[in-house]
Amino acid sequence: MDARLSRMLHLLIHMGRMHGPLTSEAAATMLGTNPVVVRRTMAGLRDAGFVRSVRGHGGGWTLTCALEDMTMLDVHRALGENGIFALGPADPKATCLVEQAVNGALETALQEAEALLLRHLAGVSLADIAADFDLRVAELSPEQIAARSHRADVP
Amino acid sequence: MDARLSRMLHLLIHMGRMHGPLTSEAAATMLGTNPVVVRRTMAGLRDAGFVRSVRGHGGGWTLTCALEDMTMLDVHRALGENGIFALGPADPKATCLVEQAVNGALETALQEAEALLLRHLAGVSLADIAADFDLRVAELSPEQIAARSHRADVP
DNA sequence: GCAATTTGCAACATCACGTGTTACGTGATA
DNA sequence: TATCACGTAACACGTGATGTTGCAAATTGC
Repeated sequence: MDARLSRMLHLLIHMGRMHGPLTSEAAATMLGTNPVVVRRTMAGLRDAGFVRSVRGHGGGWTLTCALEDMTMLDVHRALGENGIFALGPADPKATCLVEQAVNGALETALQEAEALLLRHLAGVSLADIAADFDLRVAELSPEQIAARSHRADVP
Repeated sequence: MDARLSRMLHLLIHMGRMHGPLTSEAAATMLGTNPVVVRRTMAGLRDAGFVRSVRGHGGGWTLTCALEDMTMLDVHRALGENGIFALGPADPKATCLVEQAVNGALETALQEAEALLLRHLAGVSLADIAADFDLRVAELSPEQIAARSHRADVP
């Protein structure tokens, strides 16, 4: 299961709430993964212009635009043309007419679902998700806040 | 890429046009795969009651219902509870509230798309696909028919 | 009864892909 | 100059679909 979109969303929203650059090391700790994986995945976002990377002392990753100006679709696209489905035709170039008919039916269904998904992703900005985060924080009871205060893996 | 749904649809429609049982060997030749793979995949359809298997001389696989009475969704379900997406949350049980918000946004989008896809699959019977196959045959020119007549991989 | 055919199934190999890890190079700062 | 931090290549690992071999069990034809 490809978790890159999920991870990058997670990271970008944290970055939107931070001051100063975030190192790959710190990001990897947040995500429970490896700095190299962070760099590898963030590379797409950098090439797409959503983040900037600075090397050397005091370097790291910084957002180059506001969370309002980034949609889930933007992030998905920046990660490369990855297939969305775990499902697909056995042979997209089939010569058997039965198989062609099957491919047609399957591809129609998948394209319809993909279009809906992408449309949905385009309608949700990272600021929307951040706002949902704020809601979740506001709903915490004082006990829950106290229980979280001594832990490093939560903001 | 999971091609099981595609393959089984292909096979079932061929079976709907045949008389007598189809051996795993012949099916594997049609699909360009292995008899064991055919048995493995058909097992789900057998357990779901859509096909029957008979061992020994003259045995093989037979449909137990008409193509009209089988939808793409039926076949998908019979193949087991396979995930549809290549995408997903990094940690469905996240404790980080940011990640929870991300998971919420992502899962909403995926569930919506999945629901649409399943609804679509439920609306297409194998007979519908077979009818599309008939259309494709009708559209063949005499030259194309002649070119196909000496090949084994097409009906 | 015996041989041939065909499914059932276990066990293992292979392939693709996301992920984890190590190593080394390059640029920036103190 | 030493240290920090990204960039990238190279390789290992885990997982899931697929490919392959081998053998048991059931059924048919002789």
